[in-house]
Amino acid sequence: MPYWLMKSEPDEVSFDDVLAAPEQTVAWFGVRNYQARNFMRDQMQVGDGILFYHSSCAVPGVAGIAEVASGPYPDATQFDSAGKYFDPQATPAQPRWISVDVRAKEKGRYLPLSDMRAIPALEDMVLLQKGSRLSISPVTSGQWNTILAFIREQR
DNA sequence: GCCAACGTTGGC
DNA sequence: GCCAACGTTGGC
Repeated sequence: MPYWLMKSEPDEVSFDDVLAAPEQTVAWFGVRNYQARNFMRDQMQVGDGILFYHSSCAVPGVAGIAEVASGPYPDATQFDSAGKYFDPQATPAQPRWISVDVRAKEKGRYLPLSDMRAIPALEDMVLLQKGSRLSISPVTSGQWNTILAFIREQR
């Protein structure tokens, strides 16, 4: 499954933040859902494509293209007792949550969620299903190619 | 801020 | 193992 959509709240980590980071790479921290964690742990491969999605903001949508830049490793925030992602049941010997590194690749035209809903080729996207809240979801190659074409469209 | 939908927890 | 209650997500 080589393509993924990953949600980030831009107030926390925006696509521009990733572009501005060293090596245009950040750790994807804070996933606290087992299904999303399992995608990172069991299925992601270095080099997989990522649609970097902005959620919980004025205009949610795909903000850019990124790629998986590392294998899975323990999410450091689960051990930080002062942080909001602290998990008292996680220990370094038995971590519960994991991160992968994500590298920004390409920023094109912003593709709002409302536009995505109007594109027939995207109607089966996990993101667009009623009640879907998964922060990491698989994307088919057809969906990926459709979205890439929109992102690269000239205004 | 509202609220629908979903995931998790915990009593039984 | 069931399921009600609660907490969270996330668009609007």
